[in-house]
Formats: sequence, structure tokens, C-alpha cells
Amino acid sequence: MKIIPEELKNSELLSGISEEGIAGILDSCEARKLICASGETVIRAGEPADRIGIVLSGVVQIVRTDISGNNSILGRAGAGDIFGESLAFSDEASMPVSVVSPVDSEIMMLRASGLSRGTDPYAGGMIRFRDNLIRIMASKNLSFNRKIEVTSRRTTREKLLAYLSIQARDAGSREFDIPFDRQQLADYLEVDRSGLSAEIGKLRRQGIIESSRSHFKINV
Amino acid sequence: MKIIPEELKNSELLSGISEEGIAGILDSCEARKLICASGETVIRAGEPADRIGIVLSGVVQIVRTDISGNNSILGRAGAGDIFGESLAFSDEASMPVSVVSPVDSEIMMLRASGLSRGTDPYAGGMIRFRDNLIRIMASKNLSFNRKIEVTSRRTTREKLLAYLSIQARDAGSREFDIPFDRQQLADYLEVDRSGLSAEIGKLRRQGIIESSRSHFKINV
DNA sequence: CAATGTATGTTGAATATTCAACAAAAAGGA
DNA sequence: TCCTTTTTGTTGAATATTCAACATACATTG
Repeated sequence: MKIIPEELKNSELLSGISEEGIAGILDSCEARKLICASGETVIRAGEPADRIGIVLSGVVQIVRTDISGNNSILGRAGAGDIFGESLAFSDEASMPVSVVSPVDSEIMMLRASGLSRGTDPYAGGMIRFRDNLIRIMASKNLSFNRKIEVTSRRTTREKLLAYLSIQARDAGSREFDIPFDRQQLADYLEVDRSGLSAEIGKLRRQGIIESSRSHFKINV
Repeated sequence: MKIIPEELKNSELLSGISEEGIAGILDSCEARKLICASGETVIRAGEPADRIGIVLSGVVQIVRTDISGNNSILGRAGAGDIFGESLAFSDEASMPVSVVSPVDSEIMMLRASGLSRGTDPYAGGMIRFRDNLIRIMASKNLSFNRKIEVTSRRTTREKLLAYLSIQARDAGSREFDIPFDRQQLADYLEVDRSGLSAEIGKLRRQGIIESSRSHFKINV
């Protein structure tokens, strides 16, 4: 059996698991070790989102870069921390964020799908319950990500457009209803309600959207 | 055996688990059903954070109310969704947010600590691995919450002070180092770097903080 | 230690937001 | 339907932010 790196045994994710257990998990998850130089981008937005990363040494930052090039640091993972788990365990296909290593780092990547293998008995539903919970927490985490993606814009207009385009994408249509009234939407976007109303009116006059109350339509 | 409500069997958390399995989980988690009237506050900020809620019918909203009375809707959970799991599975003692039911709702509350009972074998580390992952995802979710708590403030000054007071609390001291340089802090707070520097200077001149680079001290 | 590059601080003009107050429209009840 | 309440839209003044440009301080390396 291969030697298990000390850092891995000490990681929170694998703590309390026997060497045999860890070896089995690493094997079925096709574990692969990455060496990252300072400043290197470990994972680029758009790449497949099916793996969890365990930081063995160093640090990685989770970064969202918008089309204008503005960076927003969504989080960081130091030695022993993991990243990518929300995306790997939800049904997201590709990374909406990038992972960069601001210092030299060592990272172990695990394929998330490898986990479900060999867990048949589901004794008393305890494993299934946990898998359900993990999936739910993953997608909830993503919804936080979405909120941050929206609220991290600097202007009411940008926040509103970001929110509406996400809603349209989720609805699969340029025409959709939102689950908020004006005040709730303003609370969600973290902006002033009257300013939000004004901005909606402006977008409407500019022909960019059509709307009535909670019903919206985005024109191209 | 008690009848398992249909909504519970259909909930994502308990899907794919046999009736016996569900009954066992409900029993060991001291499941209790709540009936909530429209507008009712289900859980108030400050209450113990040791239970997961499953929404059987209706909707609940997760709300943070700051000292000035401004509301920020952090999320919502509809029928079949769960809430409170991040707090229940992290080591947070009390709820930092409130849960309100804007419509009539039925909710099943489960005690999170009940889960760990009767799962001794830890076959191949698979259960332990999942419990580790759940704990990690829970605390990561909380860090998103913290970022939102900070970035949802409307002014640079408020964001900065909210961030610094959280850092001070985490450090357990009024004096501490932050893990960001100015540009990174500005990215995290979602504000302009020069405006951030200006605000730090102003707080310094007003005697509210002392600081040098990444080292800060909050004066009362 | 000097030179260079990077990080931080400062400023003023342009722009955007918030706030308060009110108008208009829609919803709900009697 | 009429009246009341709630929601949404509109406006202008006060305030805050962003942006760009530059000054200063700090760090690094040769």
C-alpha cells in the first residue's frame, strides 16, 4: 500500500479514518496530487466541476472575475482545507469560479463520483441520509454563491441585471416571474427600494426590459 | 409504527430511505412537528442552533435583521427544503439569523446530534468521511453567511467596521492581523480600494481604530 | 544602499445611492 | 362600488462611492 501523506491524515476531511479507509477512498476517487507555483491558476472557470481539492500545503483563493475584469475573492482554503466540494456534489457541470494559488501549494484532487461506489448496504438509511444532506448543502452553498455574484456588483443597475439574467437562465426563458416583491428584491440585492424602482423604470424606458410587478421580460 | 407523512418521504433529505430507516432517524432525532401561522417567526436569532428544519408545506425565509432594523433576506426554503443545517452541524451555539414563515407552514424539526447515534462501525470510513464533509460544508456555509453579513452593509465604513469586529471576535482580541492586503480587502468587501484606504484613514483620525498595514486595533 | 517595483494613502470630479416625502396604482374588505 | 391599505413609482437634496491620477511609504534585489 502506498504511504498516506501526513497532511492528508491530518486534513479535516479524512480525520478519524483508518489508513485502510483513506487508501480505499483515495483509490476509488482517483486521487491525484498537484504541485502549484505561486500565482498559478489551479482551476479555471469553465472547467469541469467534478472534483474536490484538499490543500496539503499552501493556500488557494476562490475568485470570481466578471467580464470587466473585476475580481471578487469568494473565499480561501489553507492547509487541511478543501475546496470545490459544493460544485462537485451538486449537479453543476462546470466551475463558475476560478481557483488560484497565491503561494506555492500542494493539492490533492479527488473525483467526487468515486465516493458513491461500494456503499450499497445503506444501513438504516444512514449513508443515504448523509448523501442527501451533502447534496442539499452543496446546492445551498451554490445559492449563496449566486447571491454573492449578484450583490457583489457595485451599482443597483448591475445588481438588478445580474439577478434578472440568472432568473431568466433558471426559468429557461426570457420571460419569468420573480419570487419577491419590490421591498424583498431590494433586500435581496442590498439596495434602496426606491432606487430599485427607479432603475426598473429606467431599464423599461430604455427598452431593455418589460415588466409589471413581479413579471419580467428581458429583451435580448 | 407511526405513519410517515407523505411530504416527509418526498423531501429531498429523506428520499430513497425506507420507512423503517426514516422512522429510526425521526426517532433518534426527536422529530417534532410545528404548525406556523402566516407571518410567524419560527426561530428567533439567538435561540439554540442544534436542529434542522424540514418544510413540509408552506415557505420559510431566512432573515438577518441588523441593529438598525434593516432586513436582509438570506434565503428561503419551500416545501421539501430544509433549513438550519449549517448551524446545526457546525459548532455554532446560537442562531445568528431568524426564520420567519410568510405564509402558513408545517415544519418538522430534527435534533442534529441525534444522527451520530448508532453509527459505530464506520465501515471503511465511508460514514466518517461523510460526517467530516458535512461539518466542513456547514462551516463553509457559515463563512459565506459572514461575508454576506459584511457585504450587505451599505457603506464602506459599515462594511469595514463589520468586517473588523468579526475579525476581532474571531481573534478573541481587539488587536489582530487580517489575512488580506488592501486590494484583497477591497475585493472581499466589494468596495473601491482607494475609498477603503480613505475610510481607514478617517477611522484612524477619529481614534476609532489604530492600524498599520494588515495589523488593526479597535478602540472600544 | 540605491534603485526599482509594489502597496497604500490622498484628492477632486463625476456618478450613484440613500433618504424622505409624496403620488399613483393595485389589492382587499365591507 | 367605495374606501382603506399596501405596493410601486417618482422626485430632489444630501450623502457616499467610484474613478483616475498622483504622492508617499514600504519591500526587495542587485
